[in-house]
Formats: sequence, structure tokens, C-alpha cells
Amino acid sequence: MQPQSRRITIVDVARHAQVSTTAVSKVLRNAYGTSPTMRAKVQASIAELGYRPHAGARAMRGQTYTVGVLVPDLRNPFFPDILDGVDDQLRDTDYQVLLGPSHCNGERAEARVIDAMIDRGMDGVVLIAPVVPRPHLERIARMVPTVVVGRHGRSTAYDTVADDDTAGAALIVDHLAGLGHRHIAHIEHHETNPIRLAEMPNAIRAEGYRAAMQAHGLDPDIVSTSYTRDGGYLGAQQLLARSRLPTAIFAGADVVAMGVLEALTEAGLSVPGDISVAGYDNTAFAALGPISLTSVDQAGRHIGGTAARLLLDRIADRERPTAQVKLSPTLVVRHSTAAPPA
Amino acid sequence: MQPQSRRITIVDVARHAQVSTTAVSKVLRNAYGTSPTMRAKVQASIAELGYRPHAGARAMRGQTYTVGVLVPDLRNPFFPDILDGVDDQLRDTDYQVLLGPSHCNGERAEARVIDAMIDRGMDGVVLIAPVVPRPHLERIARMVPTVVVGRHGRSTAYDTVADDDTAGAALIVDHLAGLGHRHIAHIEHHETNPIRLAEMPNAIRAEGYRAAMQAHGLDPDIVSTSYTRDGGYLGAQQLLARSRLPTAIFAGADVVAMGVLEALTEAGLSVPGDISVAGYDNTAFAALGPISLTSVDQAGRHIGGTAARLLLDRIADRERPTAQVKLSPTLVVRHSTAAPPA
DNA sequence: GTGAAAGCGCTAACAA
DNA sequence: TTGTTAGCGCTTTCAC
Repeated sequence: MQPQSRRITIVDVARHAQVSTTAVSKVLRNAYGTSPTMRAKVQASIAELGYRPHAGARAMRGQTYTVGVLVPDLRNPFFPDILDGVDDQLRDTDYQVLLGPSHCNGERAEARVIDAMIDRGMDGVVLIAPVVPRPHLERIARMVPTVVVGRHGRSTAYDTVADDDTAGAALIVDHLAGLGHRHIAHIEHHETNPIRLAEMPNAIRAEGYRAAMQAHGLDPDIVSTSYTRDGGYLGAQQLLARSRLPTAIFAGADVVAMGVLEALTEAGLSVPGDISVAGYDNTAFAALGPISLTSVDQAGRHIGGTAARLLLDRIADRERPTAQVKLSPTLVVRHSTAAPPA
Repeated sequence: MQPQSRRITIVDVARHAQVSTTAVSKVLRNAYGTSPTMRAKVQASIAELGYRPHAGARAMRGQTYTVGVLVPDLRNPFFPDILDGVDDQLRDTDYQVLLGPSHCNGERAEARVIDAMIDRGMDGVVLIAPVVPRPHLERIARMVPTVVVGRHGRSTAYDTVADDDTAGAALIVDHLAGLGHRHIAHIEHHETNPIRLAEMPNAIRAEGYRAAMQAHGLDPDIVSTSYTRDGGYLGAQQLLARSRLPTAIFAGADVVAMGVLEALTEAGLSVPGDISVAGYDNTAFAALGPISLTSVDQAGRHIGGTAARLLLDRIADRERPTAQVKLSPTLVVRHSTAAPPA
């Protein structure tokens, strides 16, 4: 194994181009006060030497050109959609996206990942559906430009991008009720924390479901598990253990619907013949032929793009007032929902 | 928006604990030469002040306690399995995992992500099925401890963890041939680069399929697309456009099988009634009830755990000879494969 | 066992 | 427009 050669530094480039390190630094950052001649010289040297700035060193004085994205769950197919949107906006910039997976491991794990991102000098962070307490979010946002995605509730410290989950839940309930369903069950991601009950998308969806059911004069029927495939499977099993089965199940996320379908198939029930199933997020999974799941589209890619744009914006101007973007979902009807059996 | 308070530094801790910064640094790194008394004092101060080391500053002299994982595709459900394994090993260490998504965007994008990780002072990197040229991998491994996952071919610069893809492909072919299939098609991830043909798992799987078919006296029938849902969908469409349909399709990855099932359902064909379908990776998707896909299990979590362990090992001792771990796949038979129609 | 001091690679004042 | 210089927060000799 040959000795690893010393990394090229800004000093090497400066010497090679016969200019000062300041000049190189300026060229790197497109800063003011560099002649085209010097610019060209420096860029040539950078290319020839294969120089790349050391982010750690940059972190000590300026930016790292790194954006961190907290991803709660890599198995939920909705998140890649959001990340595509982030990538759309950042691909042609000097910024690099790094992902911090929290593996659905709760507040502690999530806080640790966010701290790690801050410690590593991220210029900004996008937090997807974070579960940490609100004051914690505010504290984070005071340290680093922050955009919170999916979580409701405005803040003067961070920008937010969220979909109207109340409306989304109503879309599903209206659709199912319109088909003639009276007993529509909902599987939600369990939540007891009062603040999260008011802010997390899962809680808002459940509340929206409850309100929409009542508007139709129907009784809500909620099973609490989690927004995972297992959560859907277990939730459906609970429903199937009842003496009287629902005629429709509204899963709070497509990934939950995956588990529901699994449980129903195992139980020998047909969809939508015996029970209708609807999801949320309109992920690629929902469009999948053999599944063809009715779902609520909340345009993940658009959400991610908006979040990234807001973040760059805030990195450029930390003082601007915070923005709250609220998007409207649409219903995508497929083959997993139909009129209840006669 | 209140002024963001200055970050606590090692100097603050040293002052608070009434010791030198050197002492604090030593405690942080569990280094030699600290009395239990000092240790306790320093740890108390760290806790009280809420101090967290600045990774950028650390990067300049020592480690950043960060491990980067290159993930080619966040929509492929196999990768979260690997990441779980990595997380298993790193959760209780001081190391933090950050993910670099390359979004299947080819060599350039991948090289950019890897460079970004190195620039950010990662202590080590795990590269999952990287497509960059081999010399590039060697160069990377010379700069930073590296473990390459999934890609075959030994190196003296990096460790490797790979599954026996030749054997895996044979498992599927043997199974299908055993059921009586004579016309078994394979959908592969297109590859022309000669080095990647010899090293990438997709190429080895295709070659293994070819060899196994010939061993059974059957004619190989390969369609080249990509290891994505779309790749599976398009591949199946190509097969369905033929005058003579295969009786079984071996998709090179579960995510490919997803697309295949979609195309078959759209075409009104039943699985396994009309056509058998098999996947690869045994992801959660394969186990899904309504799909119940026969697949090859390559124990992603175990792969990830092994990779992480090798990486920590190499970070501790850069001079040790490189290791090549090769794991053996197993077949998981489910309901998507059966005897061909009479 | 403990601490003083140098320096990692870069950026931002400031001078020229 | 260009260059000189002083740190950023940490780790690492090397004294004591």
C-alpha cells in the first residue's frame, strides 16, 4: 500500500498560480475583486492540480456548502420523492446533500442525528417530519438555517413546508362515503404528546378523518399503530379480529396500506371486493399494477423542491421573515376502492 | 429572532473545569494520561455546558467520527436492509453515519458524492455497489478507509463484502427449471463496461443465469434495462411484445420484479398462473402478502454489519491486509413461482 | 499526569 | 485588484 500523498491545499494552488491564497479563496467563492486574468490562472491551476477545498477548514471560518436532510424512515417510499425535489434544486449549485437517517428511533435518536449535522458544520438543514419537541426545533433553527417539512405550526425561527393533511383526510373520507361506505376505519401513527398531536402530519390526518366522518354523520373508528408496513399489518389484524368488520380502511400512509393489503390477503379477503383500502402519499407503490391503490397525492417532489429553495434563500439571508408554505393535496382514485359489498 | 449564542468550545470547558484544553481533548478522545479525578471534572463540565466538539475543527488534526455511506438508489428497498446492518454496528460508538445519495446518476454523480464525503473529512466510507472505474476506487481507498459492498474483484486497497451472485442466480434457475420451466427470461441491469461486467453484482447475476441455463440445456433470454421499477416494467413489456412468451421471468432485483408484476397485471396475465416471477434480494416487498415473491435472500443486514465492522477495523489499523468477505445466498420460495401452464 | 504552544486549511479584515 | 495577517476549534508534540 503506497503512502497516501498529502492533500493539495490552497497554498499549493496559490504557489502554482503565482498568486496569494486570498486570491484563490476568492475565486473559489466567486467573491468580489478578482480580475478575469487571475480567475483564469487560478482555475487552470485548480484543474491541473486537482485541488478540492477541505470542508473542515472551510467550516472554521465560512460555509461548508453542505445541506443536511433528516430522513425519519428509509423504508417509507414517500421520502425519496421529497429528496428528488431537494436534489432538483441543489444539483446545479455548489451545495452537497447528505442524509441523516434517524431510523424511526424516537426523539433521542433524532436529536442525535440533528446535533451531528450541526456539529459537522452543515450550512442548513431540512428536517422531514421531525418528532423532537418544538422548543428543540427553535433552538436548532437559531443555530443553523432550518426548514421543517410536514410538521404544522408556524415558527419565527424556521420555515415550514406542509401539505393540508386535514383536506387530504377529507378527500379520502368523502370518496369512500360517496361510494356508500358507512364503516370506514382509519389506521394512524400513534401519538400522545399534546404538541405533536397538534403539529405532526399523522395526527392532523387522524383529526381530519374524525372531522370528515362526523360531517358525514359517521362514527370514527381509529386504530393506532405506526406509519410502517408492520404498523399497517398489525392494524389490519386488529380490525379483522373484530366481530363486525369495516367495509373500508383508510391507511394514513401508502406504506401502511402495504401492510394492510398483506394482512387482508392472508385473511383471504379481496380488495376491493370485501374491503376497500386507501392510502396516503401516492408513492410509486400505489401506482403499482397489482396493487393500484387509491391514495392522496401530496406532490413530494414539489415539497422537497420548495424546502430546498427556502433553505438556500435563508442561508443567503438569515434575517428575512420565516415563510410557511401550505400545499393542497389531490385524490388519485385507483382500483383498491369500490362500493361496499351488498 | 434573538442573536444566536456563540458555540461552546473546548476553551469554555477547560476554563469551567479549571484544566487545560489538552486535558479536555484527552478526555474527549479517551486518550492516555488522564486521572479519574480530572476525567470526572471535565465530564461534568461538558455535561453542564452542553459542549459538543466541532467536527470541522477536529477534521483539521484528527478524526471527525463520521462514516459516509454511498447509496446508489433510495427507491431500492434492499439498501435500507444494508443500512440497518451498518447502524447496528455504529449505533453504540461515537461514529455518526451520513448517507450520500447518488440517485443512480452514473459515474460523474457518484464520483462527486464520494469526493464530497472525502472533502468533508469522513473517517471512512462504505460504497454500496459503486459504478466508478476501478482505479478510481483504488485512489479513493488510498485517501480514506474504504469498504466496497456488492462489487466483486479483490483489491489491496479496500475491503470488500459481496454475496455470491453466481450461486444466487443459479438458485433461481434451478428452482424454475425444477418446476418444469424451459423458457426462463432474465431482466438485467444493462452493462457494457468490461470492468463492470466482471465486477458489478448485476453483471455477475446475469452471467450466473446464463451459465445455469446452459447447465440445464436451456437457451438464455436476456432483456437489458435497469435495476429499477421502471426497468422491470419496460423489460416485461419487451418480453410481452414477443410472439412467444416466456413461462417464467427472473428479475435481477425485487424492485425490478415490482415493475414486472405491474406490467403483467396490466396485460391481464396472472402470476404464477400464466407466468412465474422471481426476484432477488428478499426485501420486505417480496414478503408482502398480495405479492409473495420468490426471491434470493442475501442477508442485507448482515452484509451491512460486516461492512461496518471491517470499516471500523481499518480505521483503527490502516495497514492491515485487506479482507474479502463473500457470503452465500439462500432461496426463499413463495407464491409467485409455480409449474408452467400445461 | 498535566499543560503550553504550534499548526491543520481556510476565510475575512485590513493594508497596500 | 491584490496580498498580508490573524485567527476559527481542535489535536499533538514536547516540556515539565
